[in-house]
Amino acid sequence: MPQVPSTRWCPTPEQLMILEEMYRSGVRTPNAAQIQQITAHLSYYGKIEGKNVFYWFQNHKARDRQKLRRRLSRHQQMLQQHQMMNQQAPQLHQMETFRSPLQQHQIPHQITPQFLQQGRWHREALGRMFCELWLRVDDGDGSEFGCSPCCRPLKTLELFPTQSTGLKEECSTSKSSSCSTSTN
Amino acid sequence: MPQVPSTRWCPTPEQLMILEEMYRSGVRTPNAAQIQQITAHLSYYGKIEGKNVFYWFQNHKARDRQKLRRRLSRHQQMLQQHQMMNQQAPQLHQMETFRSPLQQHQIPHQITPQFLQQGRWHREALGRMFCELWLRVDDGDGSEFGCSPCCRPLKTLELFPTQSTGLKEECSTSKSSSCSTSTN
DNA sequence: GCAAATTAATGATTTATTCAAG
DNA sequence: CTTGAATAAATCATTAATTTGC
Repeated sequence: MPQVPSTRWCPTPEQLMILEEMYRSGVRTPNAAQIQQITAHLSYYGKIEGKNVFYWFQNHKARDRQKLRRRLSRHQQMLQQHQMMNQQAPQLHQMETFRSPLQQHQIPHQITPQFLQQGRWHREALGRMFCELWLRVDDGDGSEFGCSPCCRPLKTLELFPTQSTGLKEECSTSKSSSCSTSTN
Repeated sequence: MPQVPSTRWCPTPEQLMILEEMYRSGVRTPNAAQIQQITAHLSYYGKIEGKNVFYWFQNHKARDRQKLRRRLSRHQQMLQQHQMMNQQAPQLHQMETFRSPLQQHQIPHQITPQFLQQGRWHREALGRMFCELWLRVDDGDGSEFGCSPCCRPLKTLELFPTQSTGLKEECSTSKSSSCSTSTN
């Protein structure tokens, strides 16, 4: 067989263009019926089947995110560097010599930004650790009643006037806590 | 105005990650002392004050609930859609004689490769059109809707009862498709 | 110019994670 | 707590671009 019939789908320019336009129009994860529609229409331009469309959107979306993440992390690194230069006061963070029953795996004596980027296990272990070390979650320090009045912005706070601009963000449109990546 | 000193807190990636881990570890409404602790530790990574932490947990908790609610309702919608979908038989290529309110400009009854090569306007209009005509995208937030498991070439996966007129080896695991010729 | 060699893109698979239902 | 469905992440594998030496 001299004809090695190309083991994988190769989109024609028209198919590609249409797929990209659909993507740019917001299509991300078409469902079964939608994939069938797309496939049917695109088959006018060349051989294609549903799984190709499915994979195409999967891959395109993933690689889009990937690109975005890379761009973001570069940006954040830059910010970080900038920030480290401006402030060098590692006073707090006496994680240094801490030992706890949690320490089944290596826990860094100093939590560096790099460390935080590592694996999921690290993150989760750290999450629990933060709670235990910083908050002493299980043994209360006596002053806990589930409320934290003294950390609210003290200035304009009355008991009920409610919604001093800052509190209103509950259901509004602003994305307060996100200057960085969204956690999927 | 070169220096708008950013009137509101912008969490660094590390701060965000730690907060999220604490949240995932169960912290929801830290009390005053706990907020102080968190704030002190997080200040290593950048400017932050107690109220930021307070607000962050407030907002995060609220938005979490919100997200969950939305997902639930979406899921219910999906179930309905799913049922409806099993009743319709997909019609292939009804673009030929299609008429829609979109047809304000000349839209070819058959989309030829030549047409796709035209201008940017055409392409973008077509992108939107593809979505509306082919998929009936109502697209609220541009995020994903639905799912498309049956287009995956999964091993034992069977299509659900749609006896689709146009697709034959749709879900087979066959290696497929040679590159069909395109008009280059 | 032209292929062999190398690299970048991208289609296709596999593995992990998430989330809600039972 | 377990499990099924969906999907995201990671990876494999092949094709296209491109570089390179002649």
